[in-house]
Amino acid sequence: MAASSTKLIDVARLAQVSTATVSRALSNPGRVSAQALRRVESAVQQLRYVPHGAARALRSQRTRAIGAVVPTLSNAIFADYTQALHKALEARGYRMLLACNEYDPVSEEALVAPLLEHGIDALVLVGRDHSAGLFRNMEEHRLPYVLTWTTSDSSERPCIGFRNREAAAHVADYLIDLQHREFAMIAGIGRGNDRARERVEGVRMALAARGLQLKPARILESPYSFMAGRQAMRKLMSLTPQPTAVICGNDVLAIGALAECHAMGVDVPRTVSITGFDDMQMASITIPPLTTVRVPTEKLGQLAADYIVNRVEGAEGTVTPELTVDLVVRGTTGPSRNR
Amino acid sequence: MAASSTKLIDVARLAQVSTATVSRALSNPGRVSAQALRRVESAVQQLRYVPHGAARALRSQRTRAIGAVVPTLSNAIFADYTQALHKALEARGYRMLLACNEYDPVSEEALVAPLLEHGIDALVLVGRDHSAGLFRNMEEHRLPYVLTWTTSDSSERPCIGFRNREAAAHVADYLIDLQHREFAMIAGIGRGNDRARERVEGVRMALAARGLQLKPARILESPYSFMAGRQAMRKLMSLTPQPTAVICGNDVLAIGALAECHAMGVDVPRTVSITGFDDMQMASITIPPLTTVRVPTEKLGQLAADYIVNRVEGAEGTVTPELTVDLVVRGTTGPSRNR
DNA sequence: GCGTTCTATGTAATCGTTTGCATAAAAGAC
DNA sequence: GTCTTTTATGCAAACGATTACATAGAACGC
Repeated sequence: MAASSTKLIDVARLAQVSTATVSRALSNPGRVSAQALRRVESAVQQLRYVPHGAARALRSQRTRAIGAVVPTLSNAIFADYTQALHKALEARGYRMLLACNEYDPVSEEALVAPLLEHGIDALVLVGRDHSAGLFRNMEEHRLPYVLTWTTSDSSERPCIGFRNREAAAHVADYLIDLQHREFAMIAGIGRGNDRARERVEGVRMALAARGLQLKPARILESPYSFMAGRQAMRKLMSLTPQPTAVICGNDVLAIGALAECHAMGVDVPRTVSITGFDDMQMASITIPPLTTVRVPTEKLGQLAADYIVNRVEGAEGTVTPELTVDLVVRGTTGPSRNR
Repeated sequence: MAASSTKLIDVARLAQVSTATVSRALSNPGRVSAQALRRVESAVQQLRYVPHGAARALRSQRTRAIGAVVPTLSNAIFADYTQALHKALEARGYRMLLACNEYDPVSEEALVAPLLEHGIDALVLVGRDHSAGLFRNMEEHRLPYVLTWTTSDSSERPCIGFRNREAAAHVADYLIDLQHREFAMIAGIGRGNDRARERVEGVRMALAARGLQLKPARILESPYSFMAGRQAMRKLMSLTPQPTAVICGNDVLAIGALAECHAMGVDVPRTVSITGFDDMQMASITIPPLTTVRVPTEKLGQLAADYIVNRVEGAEGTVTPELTVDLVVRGTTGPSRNR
C-alpha cells in the first residue's frame, strides 16, 4: 500500500540482469560494469523504481534513520538546532526521527522506546543529564550516540558543545567589571538540565572569585517561557536591595524580563542590567537590544550530524574540540547605578 | 547492529507458544487466551524484547511513520505546529518524518523522495501550492495526504485550516473602521505560498469593497525574517504620503517592522498602526503588544494528526470544518492620525 | 449424543531487499 | 600457452516479523 508496486526484480527483468546486479548498481555503482549500470539506471527511470526502505533495513540492519531527542521546538534556539541537524543528516542521506522531552527527564526512556522500535542507527541527545536506563539501553542495543550542547565530564561520553559554566562566568565577570554588586539570576529549571545548573554554577563561581555571593533567594528557577521571565523579574525587583544586574538562563527568560521592566517602567540598563544566553534572532531587535552569549546553534547541529554519521558508517568518529561562545554586548547592560 | 538481538522467536520459545501467538499477543491481545497473554508478556519483559520495526513494516506494508513537510522551523509558529503534530502522532503510535522546504516549492519533490523511500504511510503538507509531480507521486503510491493551514478550493483536496483571505480582510476592515485610508503591506513571498497570496488578496478585497485601493508599490514582498520586516518598514515610511497602517503577512515581519519604527523614532500606533498574523508567543510582549490574528496553531497539528491517522487506519477520514481565527487587538493599532 | 460453530493455536509462506558463495570470463604473470 | 589473479555476474539464503490457512478442542443447539 505505502510503496509503489515496482520492485527490484522488475528493474532486474527490464534491464536483463540479476537482482544482485541491480542492488549493487544502486548502492555501489563502482562494482558493476558500465554497461550494466547504464541499463539498470535506465530501467529504474522508466519504471520509476523506489527502493523499499523496510526491506532494505531488514536485510542490511541499517535504517538510515537517526533519532534526535530535543527538549522542545518552542524555544527558537532548539528549533534552529533541530533544523540544522535535520538538514545535515539529510545531506548525508539520513532521516531524522524526532522526540521532544519537554524538559521532563523522567519520561525520556519512554520517549526513546518508539524510536528504538521503529529502528534507528544512532541517537543524538541534548545535554548530559539522562537516566542510567537510557544509557544502558543504548549500550545494550549497541547504539552510537552523542551528547550535544555540553562538554565531556569525567564520564568521557562523546560530546559536541561548549562550556556552559565558563560562558556564564564570563557574563558575570563582565557585569562585575561594570561595578555591579547586587546580582540576581533568573535561571532555567535545574532538574534534568545540566546546562541550566552549570550556568548558575558559573555565575556563582565568578562572583565568589571576586568576593561576592549569590544568595539562593536571588536565584529564581523558571521554566523557559516569556511569561515566567516576566513574573520572575517582577519578583526580583521587589527585593531589597534591588538587584542592579539580572543574569538570565536564556534569551527567552531575558526577553520576558525585559518586557516586564518596560511594563513596570523600570529603565534598562540604567536601573537594572539584563543579560540573556543563546543569542536567538529576536535578541537583536528587542528594545534595547539584548546583551547575551552567542551560541553556534547551527554549527552544533551540523557537527552532531557529521560525528554521528561517521560513527554509524564505521569511522571511529572524532569528537570536535569544544566550541567557543562569545559575549555579545548590546543595549541591556551598562554600569551599575550604585557605582 | 541497531536492534538488540532478542527476536520474536526467542520470546515464543520462552513463553512456550508459537511465534504466531506472540505476534498476536502483541498486536491484538484480545485474540489470545489470558494464559498465553500472561506468559508472552512475562517473556517480553524478561528478555527486554523490542519488535523489529523494519521486519514488521516489510511484512505488514505499514511503517507507522508519517511524513511532514513544513516550510521551516525557524518561524516559531511552524515550530509549534510541528511539535503539536509530532506529539499527536506519537500519541497515536506513529513516528514523524520531517522535511523542511524552506519556502522553496521547486525542490519539494526532491525533499519528499527520501521520505517515500524510507517508507511513510501518509503525508502532511502545508498549504495548497505543490507541484503537480508531487500530487501525481502521492496518487501513484496511494499515499493518503492532507493539506494544512488552508481550506479547500475547487480541487476538493482534504484540508485542515482556516480562510486566510477572509482573516486578512477582517484585519483590513478593522483598520478602515479606525479611519485609516493610507495602507501598505509587508507581505510574505507569494510564489509557492498560497497563504501569503491570499492574505494580500484579502486585504485588497476589503479595501476595494470600501472604495480604497492598494497600489502594487505599497505591497512589499519579503522573506519571513525580522530583518526583512525592518527593511521593508523603513522603505514604506519613506513613501509619500506615508502609510498610516501597515498590514504584515505574519508576526515575524510585524515585529521586525515594529522594531524599525522604534529605531526610527516613529510612534506606534500614533503615527502608524501595525498588524501581524499568527499570534506567536512573542506578539504579546512587544512594546507595545502586537495586534494580530490568532491562529490555532496547535489545534492545526492535532487535527491533522487525527485526520491522517484515521485515513491510514482505514476510516474514511472526515475533514473537520474550517477553523476560525480571531483578531486580537492589542497596542500596535489605533485611530488614523489623519482622522 | 451428534453436528455445527467458535476459539485458540500452530505451521509455514511471504514481504523486498542484500550479500556470501560460486562461477565464468577476462586480465595478467612468466 | 598455461596458471593465477581479478572482475563481473548470478543464485539463493537470509533478515524478523505477520498472517492465511489448517486443525484441534470447547461450547452450543436441539
